[in-house]
Amino acid sequence: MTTDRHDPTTLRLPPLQPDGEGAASCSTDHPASRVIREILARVGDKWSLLVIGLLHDGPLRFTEIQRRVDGISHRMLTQTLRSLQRDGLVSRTSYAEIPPRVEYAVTPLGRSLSEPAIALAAWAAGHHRAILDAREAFDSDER
Amino acid sequence: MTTDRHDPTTLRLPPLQPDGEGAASCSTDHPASRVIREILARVGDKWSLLVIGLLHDGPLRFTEIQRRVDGISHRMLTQTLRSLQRDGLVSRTSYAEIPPRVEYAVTPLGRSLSEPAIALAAWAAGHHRAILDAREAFDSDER
DNA sequence: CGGCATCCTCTCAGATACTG
DNA sequence: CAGTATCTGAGAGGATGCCG
Repeated sequence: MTTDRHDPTTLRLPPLQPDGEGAASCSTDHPASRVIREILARVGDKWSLLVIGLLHDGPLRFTEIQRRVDGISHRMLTQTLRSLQRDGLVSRTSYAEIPPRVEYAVTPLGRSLSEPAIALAAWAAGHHRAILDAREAFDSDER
Repeated sequence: MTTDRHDPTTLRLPPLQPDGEGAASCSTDHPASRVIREILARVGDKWSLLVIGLLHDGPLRFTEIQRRVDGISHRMLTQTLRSLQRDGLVSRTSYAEIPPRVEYAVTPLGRSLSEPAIALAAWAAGHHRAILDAREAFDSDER
């Protein structure tokens, strides 16, 4: 059963299409679209920004992050940290002690991401009410 | 099997948890986290920002949007436009002609979203290379 | 032309258990 | 304590067809 799939369950860091693909065939109007999509796919997932925001105050250990984010599963935190590390947004430092200790911290690159992210968060905070209102209006209008 | 599902296929505009739920049970450290998550869930999907960016230049018809975004399915465009309209980010105007014509445009609210979105896109464009490099280094380091 | 419904597939993400 | 692997259900999203 499902014998021919390669291995969909392994920690899978998606390839994120190489760069110079068939730019002639598809793509929206401007190439910026693709970059937006890429960054959104990286950062717009459920936890990445939260973890980065959390680490903004200083390095934390794995379990500490898990406790603070509360709601994130062990598995998802592992994946999130891995992909963040891979993209150079956080750094990982493991100490060969017993018990083992691993600390995560934001890199300068990750810190630079905080700024536009915070801008977006600010927009969210500022217009959250407006969105809820619009939604309410829309719903009562449709029914 | 799969006989008792209620109706997962219908156009589904997810409820987006009401507001004041059990804030005591879950939530990360600061409440800002929830708002970030919410806005990311709205805007961080595959197409919303692209559509908004596209409409930034002026109103467009349904089919025209579909042609420009190229890659989006009929179904997804319908859903995306609907939820954007619901959140007050785009407006919909239908003309009772034959054949029917429907135009979509960004609202002021939607336009205000463009700014932080563009900031994020700028970050993406500026650090895209750094991310790719970090990723490459990570991958060759791991193997 | 534009919107809605159905089917189907593939990915995401939680629970769980095992290893170092 | 940190990380990996497996199973599983839920959901996103594409293809298609019908209706206004």
